[in-house]
Amino acid sequence: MPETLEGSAREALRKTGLHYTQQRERVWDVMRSRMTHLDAYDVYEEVRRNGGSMSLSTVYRILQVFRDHGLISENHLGEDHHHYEAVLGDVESDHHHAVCSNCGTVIEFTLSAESLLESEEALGGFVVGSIELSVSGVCRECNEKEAGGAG
Amino acid sequence: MPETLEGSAREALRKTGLHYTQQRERVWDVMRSRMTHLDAYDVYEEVRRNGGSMSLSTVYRILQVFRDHGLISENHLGEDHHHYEAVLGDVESDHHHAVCSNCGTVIEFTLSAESLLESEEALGGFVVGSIELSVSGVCRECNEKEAGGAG
DNA sequence: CTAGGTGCAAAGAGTTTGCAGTGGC
DNA sequence: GCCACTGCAAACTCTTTGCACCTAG
Repeated sequence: MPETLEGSAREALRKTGLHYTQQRERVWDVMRSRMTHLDAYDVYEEVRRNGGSMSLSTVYRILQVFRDHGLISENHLGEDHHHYEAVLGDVESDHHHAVCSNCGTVIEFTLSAESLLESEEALGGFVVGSIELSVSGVCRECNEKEAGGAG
Repeated sequence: MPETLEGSAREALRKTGLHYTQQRERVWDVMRSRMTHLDAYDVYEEVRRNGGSMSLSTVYRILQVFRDHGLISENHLGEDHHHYEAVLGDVESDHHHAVCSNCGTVIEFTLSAESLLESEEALGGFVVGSIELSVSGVCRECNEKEAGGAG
């Protein structure tokens, strides 16, 4: 089991060799409590909402550091800016996203890496590090609305 | 067969209801002749290299219009800015990318949508429009360099 | 005490927009 | 002739950076 999850921000930061600071703990807490895709500004607002004060540039710096140390992952869910989410363990490659082109909802789903890795043959010697399968389409709710109130 | 490909820019634009202009033809030609991921600036440079004069903002506008009309597709290959590529037909969902985290090379590969579409079960009613499988890792050349000249 | 971390504001990259002139249809 | 399109430059958004001060270890 990933004890990183059980430990506090202090421990997680220690393991990465980073200093523990209030700001980093706050960002850590937000990422871990929300467990969804957040952009830098989301984190910034949430931290301040929780009573912490902190500059946006610090959020960016912390997000970068966390990403570089594998504490969070960065993705570009069809948006023009970066999104981040907490990394749970090493199950990353099984975790993908489907974005509804109508309402923007992001659905997370898992798909065994095995079926995806068949593709390695086609990649001609490419050593796969991580895989992200991005699906866009229309979510069930939007489909039902369309079907019901056509117009 | 997709006659769109055989037809000139004039025809393609006509079909979309857009005016035919020299600038649009030039962008169209660049996208069709390069057939790779280009960002707005790449297109801008290429158009000018070909003797055409054209402003960057026009490139952006044309790229948007083309995308909205399905003539090109937009993707975010791990970069911070947009990339575009010509859309050939409706085989889009079989076309994916692997980006080398070392040298940045983008390898294109095809993978039957069928194996990917197994995931639909996991998506709970989500109707899949398009799929993009983004793989990051290390390409063969970089691997060979690593193996050969270790250091 | 030392080195890393933070805040502020300005810079930077990529992209969009307002307005007046041009040109396709 | 009308309206879409274009060019230019300024505006905008997201992100990074320089510098002085603060703080964890």
